Amino acid sequence: MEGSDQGVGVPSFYVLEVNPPPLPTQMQEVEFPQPVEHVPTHGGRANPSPISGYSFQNSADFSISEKPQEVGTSLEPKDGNDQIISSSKDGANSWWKRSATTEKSKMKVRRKMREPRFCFQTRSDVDVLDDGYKWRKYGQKVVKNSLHPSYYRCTHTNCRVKKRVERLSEDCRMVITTYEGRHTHSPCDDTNSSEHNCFSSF
DNA sequence: CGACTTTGACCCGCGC
DNA sequence: GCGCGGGTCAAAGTCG
Repeated sequence: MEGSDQGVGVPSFYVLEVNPPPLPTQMQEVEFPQPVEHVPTHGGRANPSPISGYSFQNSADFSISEKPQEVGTSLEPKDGNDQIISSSKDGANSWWKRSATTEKSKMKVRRKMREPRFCFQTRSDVDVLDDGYKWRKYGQKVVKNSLHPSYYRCTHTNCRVKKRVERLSEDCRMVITTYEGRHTHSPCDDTNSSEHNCFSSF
């Protein structure tokens, strides 16, 4: 059903930044648009926001701009091919399937899988933006460009979407959320059941 | 009791 | 070829 390759027409990289990037005198406290309090756009989403569960009011506070890459730390699609992945002949989801087998050899195929990414730069006090999906944290590490990015993974059974949340060292309120992959379910049924597939997220 | 977070270790890719 | 940095895993601990 939902084109398994829906991400084709979607830029693999977005940068959503608060309106006045350089923050004038009175920095417009653009708190992250609390997503209609959990209510993940039930079927009627006008704005094709990369984050399926979100409905960005309008571009008044946010601006999604397509950028070549580089926003956080190492989001660069090394080879330039960003999409591919899902159609890799063998290790489509290596990093994920790894959990099925504990053999180290399997680890080899872990990386290299690059899925469509969407990066959002927002200003928020909370790290985990409530986008309607349920995330499980699976790692956190101190890196150079950001304080300590957290790595999240969608808890949905067959969903392999990952999310990285990092705060800028210059502005601890600035949060960069990077989504990688496309949800195979709608935010409504993130818990489990997959009856309503309102729309295929990315 | 189950789900989630934390944290250290491990592995891989890339640059030098 | 080596070292560094980044990303992921998995065990242990915590919380609801």
